[in-house]
Amino acid sequence: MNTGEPTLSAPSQEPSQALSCPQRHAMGEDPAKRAQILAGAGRVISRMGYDAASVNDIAREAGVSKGTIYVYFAGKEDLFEALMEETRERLFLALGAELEKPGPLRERLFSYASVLAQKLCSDPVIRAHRVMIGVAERMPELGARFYERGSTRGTRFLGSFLETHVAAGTLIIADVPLAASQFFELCMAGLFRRRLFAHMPEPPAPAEIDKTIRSAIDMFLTYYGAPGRT
Amino acid sequence: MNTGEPTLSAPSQEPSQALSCPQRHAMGEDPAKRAQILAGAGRVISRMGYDAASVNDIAREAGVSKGTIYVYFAGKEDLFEALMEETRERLFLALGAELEKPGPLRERLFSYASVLAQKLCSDPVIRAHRVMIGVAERMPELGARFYERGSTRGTRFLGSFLETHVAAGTLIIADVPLAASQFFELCMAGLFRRRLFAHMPEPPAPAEIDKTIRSAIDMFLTYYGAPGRT
Amino acid sequence: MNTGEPTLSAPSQEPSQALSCPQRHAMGEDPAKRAQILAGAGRVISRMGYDAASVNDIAREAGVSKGTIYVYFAGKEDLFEALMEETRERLFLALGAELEKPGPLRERLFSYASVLAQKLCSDPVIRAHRVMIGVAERMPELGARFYERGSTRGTRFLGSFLETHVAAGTLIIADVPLAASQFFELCMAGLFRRRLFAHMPEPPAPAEIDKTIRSAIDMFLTYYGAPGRT
Amino acid sequence: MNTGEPTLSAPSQEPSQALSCPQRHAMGEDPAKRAQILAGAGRVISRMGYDAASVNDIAREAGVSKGTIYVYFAGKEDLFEALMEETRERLFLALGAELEKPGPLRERLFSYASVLAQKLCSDPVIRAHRVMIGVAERMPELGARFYERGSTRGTRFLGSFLETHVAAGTLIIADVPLAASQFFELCMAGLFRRRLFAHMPEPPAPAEIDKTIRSAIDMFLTYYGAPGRT
DNA sequence: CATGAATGAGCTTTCATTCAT
DNA sequence: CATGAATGAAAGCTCATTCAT
Repeated sequence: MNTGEPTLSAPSQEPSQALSCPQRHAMGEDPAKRAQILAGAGRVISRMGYDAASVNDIAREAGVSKGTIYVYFAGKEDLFEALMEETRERLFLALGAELEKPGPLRERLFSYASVLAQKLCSDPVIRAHRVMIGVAERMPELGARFYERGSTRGTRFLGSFLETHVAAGTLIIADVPLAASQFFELCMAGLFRRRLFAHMPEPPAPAEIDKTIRSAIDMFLTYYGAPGRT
Repeated sequence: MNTGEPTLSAPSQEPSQALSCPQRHAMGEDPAKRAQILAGAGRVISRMGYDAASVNDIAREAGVSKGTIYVYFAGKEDLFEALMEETRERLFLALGAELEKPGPLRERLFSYASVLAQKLCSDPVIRAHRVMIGVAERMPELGARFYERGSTRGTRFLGSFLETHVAAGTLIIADVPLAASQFFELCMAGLFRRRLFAHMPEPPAPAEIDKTIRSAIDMFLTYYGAPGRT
Repeated sequence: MNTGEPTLSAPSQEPSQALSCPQRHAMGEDPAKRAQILAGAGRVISRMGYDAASVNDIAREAGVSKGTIYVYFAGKEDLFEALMEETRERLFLALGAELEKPGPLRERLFSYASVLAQKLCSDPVIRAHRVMIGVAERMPELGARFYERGSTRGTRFLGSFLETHVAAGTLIIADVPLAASQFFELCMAGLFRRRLFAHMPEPPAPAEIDKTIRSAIDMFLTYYGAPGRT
Repeated sequence: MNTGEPTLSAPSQEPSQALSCPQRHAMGEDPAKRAQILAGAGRVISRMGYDAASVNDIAREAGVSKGTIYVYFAGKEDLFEALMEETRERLFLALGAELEKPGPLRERLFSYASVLAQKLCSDPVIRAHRVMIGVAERMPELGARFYERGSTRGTRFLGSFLETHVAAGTLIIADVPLAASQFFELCMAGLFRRRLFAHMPEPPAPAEIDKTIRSAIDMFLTYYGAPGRT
């Protein structure tokens, strides 16, 4: 069932945490089974989209019965919301870690941009974005939260980082959130939107990412860098 | 039926050009009815997405019978493809017109960026993008063509414009397509993706667009402008 | 459109009889077009059956518009009835001709049986039977008339022939209609029903027909022949 | 729902065998419900034919929901195939039993022919034949199997029986399969085909069957009987 | 708790028929 | 008279959801 491809969701944790919840039998809701359902739903939904993925498909892919799904989730939409929350948390985890390491400004930005571009152009992230954007009209709160807590995560870390350097005098930025957005978009220029539309069928080669983010950092530091400090 | 909202598709041409086509009889498939169907489909699909919009809904909204739809289109997917083609052509029409007017470089970029940002952040365009991105996984060719002939249109005009200025010595750009993408993304920084995810429910205020594109143009010209020429 | 296969109906007469009906324009119903429709209907219906053949299919195959069919026929069922009448008359035409030629009894029966078996096991006749039998439950009068005027035709000629020989003393038959049926069935033994069920996909080879009807005639004359007269 | 008429399919077993299957739970697809669906399908299809019988009609007649039908069968055609298999097995069951009883040749043939003619001219068998023949053009394999395993069943038993008598010297037959077919057709002469076409609306009266099979047996034994042994 | 058979509303599509041209 | 666009009903089939086991 699992084709091994990267998917929206793949926790696939074993039902092993029995110890952390000794009285399992009497109180229902095995978290491992919940994760199993989410994993199956993630694979199916990332492949077919929310509407085209039937609960039947999800049950089959997850290896549970249809009824079980309704034990863990109130309905298809509820399952979907949970999936999107889980996916967002997992995919965008630790995106700012590179910024916390020591090192000169340009190197830090480069490390961060590398991880960012590589991650955001990956198949699982692109698929999650497609699914989320595809239903954003009907589920605007879900979409907003996805952006707020997901996409923003990257730029928020970056924002703090930039603030620090502004305070240190190495960067001169009037509108830090705008600058963070600009850095982010520059790093994705010609990559992310093409990926979303399937105009670029495969993730970009490292060389292409490298070229793009070097130019982005150059432009960014040229504009925001304090003269003689970078 | 027509709710008056901006939609994916709104040809809404009256069936009035009887004069321009005197031999109406025996000529098959009335193009006005085709447009009427596409308009209805555009409204419904932009509201609900491709999968959730039923042919029934579309027929009701378009004011035709379900059967009629199958006279004009081979099926739901065929109708959808025609809708996306039509929508793309209509929405992205004449996006580069501002660049062809005379005037200094910075003013031309500003005019262009204004139209671009205002248009791309408008509800109809955002909805069309959501729909298209939402099905890009299953219909990658359609998605790629949408990007190729739609999104690219803006940057292609911009590319030619930049080339001209490179030739004239007013800009120094090694990789013009990359620069075009960068300009495009900078103009949308903090706007377009937020709109897609419904994190920004309404189109941005003119002031916000203004602030964003001014910063974008500044950064762009600072980096690519020939010293002493801008 | 016409695949050249043998079909239920293939009059395919040219619209040439204009002379026999000089005032065509004012009184409607061109018999050639009627035949054209029946021919198309015959091809389609013999291939797909009455229910599965759509009026659309028939119109396309006949090369006329759907509306035209309703000028010549009151509806699909009326068209079907006309088709069955026409088909029956055409397919079973001149089935008794062999019996009217001169010659000894056994030779006449052999000639007759040859034509009968070859004709009744042919694709067009088998297909017409399948179609007719398939709807006999819902249209019993049509089925009865088909049998009465079609299948009976063969045995009626045979009946007269047998009567003659009974009168002449060459045959001794108490129940002539029964004897005619018996002769008929003996000639088809192991052939006709297998053909109907598609257990015998192709018409039987001449040798198989020959073997079958020789045995049939032998048995028939052994039983009904006047001793010393055959 | 069940009109009480004889039909294609009438298993009508009550869901009462709970005892014979104690572990009913968790064993999937209830065979009683499957039989119930087949019974309903048999009634509707024998009345209207395969194409004219809608899945809706079948569901209503069977007393199940449309969806349930698709739990037990892959589609309408699959249901139909199962119905034809089941019908064939049931209708033609134990057709040769009469031949296995002891008794003189002529009496055995008479008993067999009686059962055969009465059964084959009955409404359920005629209807099953009409349905099967009606779709034989489109489903030739199904038709061939129906003939192979159904119609043949009668003549195969008869064939063995004849072989025995040939070996015993009571019959002299060169081509036993042909002779079996001949016997079969002679017994149905003037009955079966008329029934198929609805030219004979009701099953033949016993007297008519009696007359027909007596003549058939007479002719058969006159031709194939060993002189002085019958 | 887990199951999957059962449901009926709803899906996309095709139908026989009509009628303005 | 011939056309084929238009129609509403109905086709085969799938859906999300429920519930007895």
